[in-house]
Amino acid sequence: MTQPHFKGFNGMSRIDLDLAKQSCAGCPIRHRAVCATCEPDELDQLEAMKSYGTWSAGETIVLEGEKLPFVASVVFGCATLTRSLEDGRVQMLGLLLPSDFLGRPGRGTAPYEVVAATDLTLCMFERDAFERLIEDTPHLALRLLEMSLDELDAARDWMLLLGRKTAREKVATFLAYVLKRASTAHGPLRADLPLSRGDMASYLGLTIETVSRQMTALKREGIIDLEGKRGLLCPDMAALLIEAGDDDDGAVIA
Amino acid sequence: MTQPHFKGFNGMSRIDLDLAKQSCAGCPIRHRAVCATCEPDELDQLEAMKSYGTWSAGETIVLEGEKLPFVASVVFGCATLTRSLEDGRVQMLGLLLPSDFLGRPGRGTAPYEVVAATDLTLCMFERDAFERLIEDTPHLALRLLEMSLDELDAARDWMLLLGRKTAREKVATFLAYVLKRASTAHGPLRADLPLSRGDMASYLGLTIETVSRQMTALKREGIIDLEGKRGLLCPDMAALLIEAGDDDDGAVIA
DNA sequence: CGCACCATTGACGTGGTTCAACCTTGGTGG
DNA sequence: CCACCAAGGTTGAACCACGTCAATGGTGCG
Repeated sequence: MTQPHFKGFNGMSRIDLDLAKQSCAGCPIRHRAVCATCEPDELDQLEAMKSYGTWSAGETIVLEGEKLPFVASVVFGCATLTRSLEDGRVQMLGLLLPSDFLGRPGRGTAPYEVVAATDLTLCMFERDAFERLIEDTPHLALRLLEMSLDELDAARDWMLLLGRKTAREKVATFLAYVLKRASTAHGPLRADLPLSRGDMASYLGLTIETVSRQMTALKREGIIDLEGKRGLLCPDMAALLIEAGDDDDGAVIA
Repeated sequence: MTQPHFKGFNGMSRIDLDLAKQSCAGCPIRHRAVCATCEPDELDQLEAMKSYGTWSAGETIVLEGEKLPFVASVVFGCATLTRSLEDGRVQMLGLLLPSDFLGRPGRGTAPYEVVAATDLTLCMFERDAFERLIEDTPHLALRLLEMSLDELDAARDWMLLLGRKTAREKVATFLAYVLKRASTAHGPLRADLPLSRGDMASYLGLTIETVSRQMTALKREGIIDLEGKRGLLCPDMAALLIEAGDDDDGAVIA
């Protein structure tokens, strides 16, 4: 995977990143990440602690059970969280997209593997320092609580999908989610898939073959259209949402 | 269900409850619940706010999408969190056992249905007051964060089960979990199942019939033994854990 | 060109669901 | 005291959605 770089989830290019490195003020995730509700003085403290790290698509950030000496916000790109059974079966547990938070205060090791799905930039904080900071910064602790609870809701939505949805519904749900996160206002409903077929299968609790077949079926029926391997078009979002099987509007998910 | 009352997860009887009503000091979940890390003065504030509520097995506490005007800790009993698709398919998202927390600050409506699986006692706090309290009580906010992150880990473990485990592994994993939560030190590995077959099926993403068949198979093979419908014995925990398919010791789950 | 990688497609097998009958248990009322 | 009933649980037989295995088709890169 050589730089599809998945711009679908945010409009920023690599060039803007250099700005972000200078100051939190210009950071693209300033108002959505863990720091969103920080006061200026609190932000100064975070700014003094932060450092940036980049990974290429496919690189592993931490292995399951390994030490993770930092916590971080995703600035650009997409990372996957996965957990495995001994015999090699793999389940993706979550996607980290820009503004999402990686790591948990109070625990030094990762309970899942974290891999960069696309080229990735993290805004990192050394764990111990961060833990000390949240003890004195109610804003930060409450923001982190809020984000954790959102993630919990997302994980639970995903449990419904994994436990009860059919293959077709699973694939449609994922595609609807991607389109939703990618669309700015009322664009033409186009997105780049952030994940390979294999990663999608891992996310949805399916095999690659089943994902591929369902994609083909949805395309054949005119519910979606595909441009190459990663391009996704949807002429009729309502139809896709019906296939996804949700009563609500697909808000669901991560 | 007329009072099996499921004592498996804690040794307390209904009589002790009256003690708990008097003072937090004698509360059976004092050191595990959201209040675990509170200082005496903080505890006083909580104590002034709290009230107890009880539900009988099978009663609904909130419907999906309805207002939940309080947050609460489970004192006795067991509640289930479920979410449904329009056509009636149901997935359980979590179990609430004594010391677990119900509700989230910052949101008035429940994203899932909450039902008392057994007779249930909650220690409740009016939502608005509780939200105000956590803003001023770092201990409480951090404890809630810690508990939320634990729940998130549990939800993610469950995703692995739902997405990748076989029916036999799912059932074995659940039984191992129940035995683990029930056992005090190194008892004879006996427990009462907190859930009916139907609830187990809902939890595991299976049908009642499949759960029943797997239980019968595990019993036939001597891995477990059953006393009536709810009694569970395990002569060889190691064997059960092998069937559960985890590499680790089954720490996993809620 | 040719290899490597990912995706697609087909043929086939199977684990789990579905549908239906039956059993067990506890409660109720004659 | 027992007949009856309702609810939960078990068991069996048939089906099918999805997994498995294997071959084929792009696409980009050395």
